[in-house]
Amino acid sequence: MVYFSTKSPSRGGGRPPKASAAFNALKRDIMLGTLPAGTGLTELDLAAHFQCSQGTVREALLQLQEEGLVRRQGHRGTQVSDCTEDEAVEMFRLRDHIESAGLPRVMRSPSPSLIADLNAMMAQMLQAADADDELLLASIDRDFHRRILQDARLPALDPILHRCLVHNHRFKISRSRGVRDLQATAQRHRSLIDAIASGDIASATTAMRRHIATIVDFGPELFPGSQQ
Amino acid sequence: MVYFSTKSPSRGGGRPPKASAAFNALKRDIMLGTLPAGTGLTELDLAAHFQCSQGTVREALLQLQEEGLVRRQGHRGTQVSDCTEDEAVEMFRLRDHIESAGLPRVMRSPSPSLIADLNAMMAQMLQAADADDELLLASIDRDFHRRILQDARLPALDPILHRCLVHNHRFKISRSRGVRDLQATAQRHRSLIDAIASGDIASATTAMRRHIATIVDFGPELFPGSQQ
DNA sequence: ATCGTTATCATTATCGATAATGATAATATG
DNA sequence: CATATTATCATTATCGATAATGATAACGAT
Repeated sequence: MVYFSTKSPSRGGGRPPKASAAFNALKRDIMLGTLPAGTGLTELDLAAHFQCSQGTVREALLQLQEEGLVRRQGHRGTQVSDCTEDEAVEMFRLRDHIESAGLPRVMRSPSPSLIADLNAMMAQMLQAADADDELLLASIDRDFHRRILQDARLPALDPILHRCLVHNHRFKISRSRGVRDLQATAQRHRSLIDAIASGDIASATTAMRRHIATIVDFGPELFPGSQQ
Repeated sequence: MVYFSTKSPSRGGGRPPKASAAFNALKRDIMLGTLPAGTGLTELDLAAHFQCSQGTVREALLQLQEEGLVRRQGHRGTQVSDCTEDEAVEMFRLRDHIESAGLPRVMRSPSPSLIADLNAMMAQMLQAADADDELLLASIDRDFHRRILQDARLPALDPILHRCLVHNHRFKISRSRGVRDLQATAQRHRSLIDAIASGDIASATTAMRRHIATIVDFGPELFPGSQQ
């Protein structure tokens, strides 16, 4: 019988995953811009700050590097990575490329729980929007898109998509402080789910592209090769 | 199996970087197919194999994960990742996308040493081909393409390109045992360098796309959106 | 016999201490 | 005064030991 689930978010048990704690805190500060690009992060300082050992900090930094949020160079320390507009444009194009490639495969053989899973995530997104938690909303949004790609059975692309999504979100947040409509962001997934549920590949692809193109306004030149 | 990949890390010195040694040996065995997809890798066993500690092994495994060669899932161990043809096709397209996007930027403001650097790497590739070292050749090839992208000033794309290149090479090696012409592979970079040196964006882009499309024969449908 | 509980095993995560490294400042030498 | 050498500092890399976790097998109760 379960009495309380006080601490742990999803998994049972009660151990404190300090590496994840440090990872999440750093990720948050980088995504929010509290830690500006170029900031130096030294492992021992972070270990002291987070009350954990150096190896644990390195684990977190390695993971941050894998998400593209920091860059680690040999013995010269770790710095918060840049997030330029030129790179953001390419990251959006790359992400569009991956999702556009995967979607037809998903439509061909979607898993039975796909639509239900997506609806559940959308509900969570609405909750996050209500709570005004932009970071949580973005996190669920990433899970949402990765869940779709999962049914494409191209697991090698997942880490790349994840990386692009993190960069997308970081850029969007960095350029939209104050003018954010979280509720609308969550709602924009409705038509995408509907298009996927319809079973029509063409309309799903169109919906996906529109979904991506309307995240940040880069002007009409974001997808020059678009055939729509 | 015997692991002896006691390679120096290219930096001078006299200390043995065991993490790199383990990383290189594992990478080699995965790329060559000696360790088939799905093989389980346990940290403690590897530590015994390589005469190093568990943390060092984890460092190597984390790096392998970042290159997409293994997948690590929570407390359920580490396995050698798959390398299917469908994924390979997408990886080639992704790589084409990145390099095609970067090349115009490179041509606009190439660093003074670009052509010289590329020529030097091509010389190394010829050497590797002479020595019949397909893995070394592939490694230099990756450096070659990353060096080009470096001048595009889009550092966030570099890790993604690297990951694609590793996957490309792994797939190529897995499907070409016995029928490999290393000398020709190295030589195919000549026209690419020449096109870049010419300063003409269009011909450079064309050369790059041709270069990529001829690595592995996927048939005419690799780049359906090609305008050449 | 079936189901739920507990014990065991394999594996990963964490820690603090120590060694190695690169960069920089200080010093000696011509 | 300029230059080469050495000492110092900040930082990352490595290690072995120990704790925590998830999966599985053995066990007992109904």
